[in-house]
Amino acid sequence: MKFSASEENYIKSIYSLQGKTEKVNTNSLAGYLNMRAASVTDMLKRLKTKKLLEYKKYYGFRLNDSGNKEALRIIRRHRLWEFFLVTRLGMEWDKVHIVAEELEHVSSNDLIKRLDNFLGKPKIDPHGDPIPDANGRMPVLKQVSLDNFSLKKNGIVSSVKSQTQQMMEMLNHYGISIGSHIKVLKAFDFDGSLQIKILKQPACIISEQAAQNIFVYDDQ
Amino acid sequence: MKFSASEENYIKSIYSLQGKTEKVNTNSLAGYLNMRAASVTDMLKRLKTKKLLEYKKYYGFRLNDSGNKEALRIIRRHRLWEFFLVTRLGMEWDKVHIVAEELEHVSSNDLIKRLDNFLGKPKIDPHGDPIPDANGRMPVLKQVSLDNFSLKKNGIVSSVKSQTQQMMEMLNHYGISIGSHIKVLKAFDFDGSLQIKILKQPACIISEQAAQNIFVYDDQ
DNA sequence: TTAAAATTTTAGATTTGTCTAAAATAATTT
DNA sequence: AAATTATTTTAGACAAATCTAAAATTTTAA
Repeated sequence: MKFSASEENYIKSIYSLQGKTEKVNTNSLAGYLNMRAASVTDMLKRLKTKKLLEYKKYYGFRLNDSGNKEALRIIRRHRLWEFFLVTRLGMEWDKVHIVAEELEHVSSNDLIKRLDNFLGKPKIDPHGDPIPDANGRMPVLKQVSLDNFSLKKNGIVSSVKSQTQQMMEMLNHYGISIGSHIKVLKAFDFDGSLQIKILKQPACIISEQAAQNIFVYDDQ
Repeated sequence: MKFSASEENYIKSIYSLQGKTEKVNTNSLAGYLNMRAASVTDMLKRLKTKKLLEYKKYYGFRLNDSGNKEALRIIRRHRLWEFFLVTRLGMEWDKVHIVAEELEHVSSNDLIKRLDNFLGKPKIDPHGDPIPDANGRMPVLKQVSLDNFSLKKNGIVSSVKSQTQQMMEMLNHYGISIGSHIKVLKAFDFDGSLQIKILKQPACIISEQAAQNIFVYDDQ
């Protein structure tokens, strides 16, 4: 089934407001979406008709199984585009959200499959959030800052916290970027600096401070 | 000024229907867009209000300068996305149009600037059509099939006509793709085969038949 | 436990973008 | 040049997605 951009925004928002068990209420969704409660009620009726929602008047609502599935498809598209915007177009991770909000509504399945492939099937987006796979499963990967990552383990860089010009310059110089295959060869206790190896790059040393800002997860 | 996807589709369609001087008429635009004449008239009024159109009731219409400028911005986005879909995601050139129709309405200027950069500022889209530059100028580049391209000249592959599996397999093998920097080193009169050089690839020989299906333009 | 406050829904309006059917205008034909 | 045909516009309707204001319902508090 196809949904309008507006319907998709509601679905996504309900998904992020509902926890494991709680119901969402009209006002909080209205607040989240910057809309009036009346508009939300209207849309709830539509989503209920489309069988995405459990909704009892006056008592709140939450997505049912197909609603959750649809939400995950949208989130997948959003996060894959964010990954693209940061890693390929060099946008800053705190500025990609608005653009990804538009791109996520482009609905071709083939496009998303190919984009995923092109990006190397990333598991984590540039904010450090997991990217649901094609079946809607959220990968559970624990990310740690590089200074806490085991020696000699193969890791993948998932996100980089500090956005300073200086940090970016250094990462660029060492060829470190989101998605990079990385390994810590040696840790120097004296100053906490690390000798690291990035695939297809010569080994190099980075400071403890830098390492604390680079997040990685296990490759497999 | 920002325009809705619908308005953008009308603008683009008028642009492609209007020649250098002719006026466009309601029915032909309605036919082109698969809509009814009445709907077209409605939109013409809106576009006139927004000062994109010269329009005299019952006597046809055409884009004015700002209308043309806007059309070129939309076409630029469309063609850049087509280039991306073919060269980066490996979609076939005859299948990218529908997806690009959606992507073209994503309106961030920064996005398009970065996409252009990322793609290497391509001048020609995968159908062989020129991509307007950031100022709305259409590059005028004559494209010739490789068998008609001068020896030792630096060229860029703009499009590939035959879409057979076999052709694609061969192009892939030789590392030839849209955007490739190419040079014809030698032409063998005996069978029309060519020795060519692709940047960062060893020289190789391709048949006359292959050369006839590869289109190139001068690199500067 | 009932009155007040908060929340949610309904009713009705608005905008955008489309439609059909009828009216207006232009073009063509006899 | 009048009649017929074709084209275009207008008038009025409809669906989607929003809004405001009022009514309905639930929650809170006196």
